Amino acid sequence: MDAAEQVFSERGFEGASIRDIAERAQVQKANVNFHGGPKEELFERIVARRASVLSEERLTAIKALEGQDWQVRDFVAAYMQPLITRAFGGDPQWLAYARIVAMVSADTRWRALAKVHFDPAASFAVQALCARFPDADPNRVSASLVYAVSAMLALCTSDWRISALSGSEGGPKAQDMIENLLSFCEAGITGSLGAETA
Amino acid sequence: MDAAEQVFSERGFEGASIRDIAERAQVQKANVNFHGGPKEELFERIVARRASVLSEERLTAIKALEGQDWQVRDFVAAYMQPLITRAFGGDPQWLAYARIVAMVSADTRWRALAKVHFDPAASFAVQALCARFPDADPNRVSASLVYAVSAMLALCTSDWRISALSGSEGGPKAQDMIENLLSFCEAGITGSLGAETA
DNA sequence: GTCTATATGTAGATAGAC
DNA sequence: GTCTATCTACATATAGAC
Repeated sequence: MDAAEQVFSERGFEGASIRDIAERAQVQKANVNFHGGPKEELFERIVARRASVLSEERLTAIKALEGQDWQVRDFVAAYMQPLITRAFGGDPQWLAYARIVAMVSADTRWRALAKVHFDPAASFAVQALCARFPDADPNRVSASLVYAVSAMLALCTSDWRISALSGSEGGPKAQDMIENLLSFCEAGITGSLGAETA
Repeated sequence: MDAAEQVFSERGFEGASIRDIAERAQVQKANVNFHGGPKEELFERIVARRASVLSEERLTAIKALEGQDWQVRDFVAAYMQPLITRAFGGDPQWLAYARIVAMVSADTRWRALAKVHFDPAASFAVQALCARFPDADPNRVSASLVYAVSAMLALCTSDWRISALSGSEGGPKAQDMIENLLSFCEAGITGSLGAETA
C-alpha cells in the first residue's frame, strides 16, 4: 500500500497510525488491517516489497563487474544506482521507501528485517570489496560500505539540511548531487582502504 | 534525565513512553511529567542538554584552525572528535545521545530542533570548508559535511551492522574504527571537492 | 470486500492527598 | 517533591451486518 509507505516514512513506525494510513488511502481503518494484517506485518511487507528488486539489481550489477579490472567508482555506482536514481530522481514513492530503509538500517529493533532483506546483497558487496583490497581489514571494508550507504540515505532523508547549510539559493540539480555522492563515496572507500595497500 | 535519554535512543520519540522512562529511572510516572514537562519538552531538553557543549567544542576546534594551512584531516577531526570519542569511546550515555542526534538529523519533524542546536556549528564548518575549496559548489560542500556526519552517526547507530557484514570475528577496536572513519571522511571530502579545484 | 460498531489496551497528563 | 488514582484521548484489532 503506497499510502502506508508514505505515512511510515513521514512518521516512523510508532508515529504512524492505522488511522493516518487509512485516511491517506481514503479507505476505512478496518480495511487496512484486513488487507495489511497487523501493523508490524504491514510494515515488514512494505520493506520487503521493494527490497527484492533492489537486491537483485545490486547483485547483478556487482556480478557484472567480476572478472573485469573494475574501478571503485563502478562498484559504488553498481551498488547505489538502483536506489538513488529512483529515490532522488523524482519518484516520491521510492523516496519514501528510502527513508524507511534509513530507519531500518539505523534501528536495532529492525535488525532481523535488515538481515533478511538487505544483508545478503551487502555481504556480497563486502566480499567483492575485500577481493579488491585484499590487505584491508574486513572490519574496515564493511565499515566503508556502511558509511557509503549512510551517505546515500542521508541524501534522501536530509536533502533539506544540505540546502539549508549551503546558504546558496542554487537549485537542487539532482543529477549533480548524485554524481557528487558517488564521488564522495568512491574517494572515501579508496582513501580509507587503499591507503594501506598502496 | 539519563533514563529518558536512554529510552528515547532505544525506542524513538513515539516509541518511548513516559511509563518506560519512569520505570528506567525508578521513579513514578507523575514525576517524569512534573520534572520534565510534556513529553515533547522533555525530548527537546534532552537534545539541548549536550548540544551546547558539542557546538562550543566544535566551534573552538575549527576556529583554532583558522589562519593555519590546515589539512582536511584536521578539520574532520575538529568537527567529529567531540562527539565520536565520547559516544564510541565507551560512554553509554553519550552513545544514546548520538543515536538521538541521528534521529533528529534524519527526520524532518525535528527540523526546527536541528536548526537551533546543530546548524550554527555546521554552518560555520561549511563556511570554513568553502574557504578551503573556493571553487567548489557550496551545495557540494554542505553535502560533503552532511555525508561525513551521517557516516559518523552510522558508526554509532549501526556498529552491529558493520560487525555483521565483516564476517570476521575481530574485536571492535574502537580507536581503530574512529581512525578509519576519519580517513573515510577526509578522503571523501577531499575527493569530491578537491577534484575540481586541483 | 467493505462498512459500522465496539472491545481492549495503553498513551499522556493532571488532580489532589500526603 | 512525591505518591495514588484517575481523566480523556486514541491506539490496534476484530466482530458481525451488509
